[in-house]
Amino acid sequence: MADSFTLGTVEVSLSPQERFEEFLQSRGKRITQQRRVLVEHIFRRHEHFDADELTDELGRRDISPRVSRPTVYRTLSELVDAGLLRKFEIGGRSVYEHDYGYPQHDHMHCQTCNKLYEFSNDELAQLRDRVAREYGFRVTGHRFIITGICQKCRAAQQQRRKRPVDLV
Amino acid sequence: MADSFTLGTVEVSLSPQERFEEFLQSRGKRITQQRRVLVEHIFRRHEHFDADELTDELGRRDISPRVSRPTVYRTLSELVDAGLLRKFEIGGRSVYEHDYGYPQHDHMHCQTCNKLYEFSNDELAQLRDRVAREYGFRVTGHRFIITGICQKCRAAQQQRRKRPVDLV
DNA sequence: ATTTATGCAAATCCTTTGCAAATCT
DNA sequence: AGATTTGCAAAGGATTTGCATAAAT
Repeated sequence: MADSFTLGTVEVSLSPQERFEEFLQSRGKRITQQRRVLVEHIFRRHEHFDADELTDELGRRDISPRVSRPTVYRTLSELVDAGLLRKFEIGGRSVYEHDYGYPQHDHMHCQTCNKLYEFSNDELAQLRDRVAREYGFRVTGHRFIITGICQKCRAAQQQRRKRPVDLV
Repeated sequence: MADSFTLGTVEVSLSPQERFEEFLQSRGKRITQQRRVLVEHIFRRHEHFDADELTDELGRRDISPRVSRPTVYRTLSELVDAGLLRKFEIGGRSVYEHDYGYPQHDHMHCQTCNKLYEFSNDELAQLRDRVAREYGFRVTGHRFIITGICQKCRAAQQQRRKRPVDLV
């Protein structure tokens, strides 16, 4: 995330793949087929996802290497450590999103369709730091999720309300 | 305690116990010994807790009635529905706190000692509503958790850093 | 040649559920 | 009496772990 704000450093020019390899080497860990495939797959598109989706997509396919569930979990955890992914819990399960090279943002969670929407607001971090300072708390991050019903679902509810009978 | 924030309504005069009984009756549910014990126990002190703690404290004691784990879970869920408790997930497990008659607030989570600290800030809700309006999102609530290291743990770290050798 | 990583199966942890017995109204 | 609740044991779902084999340095 912050790398896009620290222009001029080495990090900004590295792809997620390269950044992860750097991280692995710095820890004496190995660059394996499955770690490569996972990073490639995860950073192919910017979306929220969970361990189960990855296992479905990479765990039972013809192309090798296949990636097993334990490896998915182990690698996700490394990617979080490496600062490439951010993890958070929604409804008892872990959801991940890109962190590396992606600007700071927060979320709105629609309790009807279960979608996560992103937004960013500069004031929030300021407010956060102000509060923390007041308590002598050293901030490493925050999680702000607005829960409610998104525009789309609200519109759908309106529709339903207007009809005399629900035909479904 | 916090009842003083909704002056003038009927609710303010009801204790959590009474409020829960009202809720149960409105749904044709029964006022049982274990539900009574749970509410009494939970609202005895204002703290964060989880299902496991309750089971430990009420599940294996001499005083009857004892409360089983399933009943703890079932009742917690009713208390959330009744608006007496608020539930949220931290580190994969559900944590509960008083909601009824307690003023809106947010949290700081210390990743060292794992404690939750409360704070409240008026600007936050305003910021939230402003953002939501912008997206046509209907707000039902939010979750704001600042993560980091609390003053106490920071002090402890300082101590350790100063010593020539860690004797533990 | 070593050492780390993987995949399998099984274990864990938290939470939920089916069902007979106990408890409310 | 009649319906809801309870507790038990067992099931569930997500995540983690032990260990033998495979892969990377």
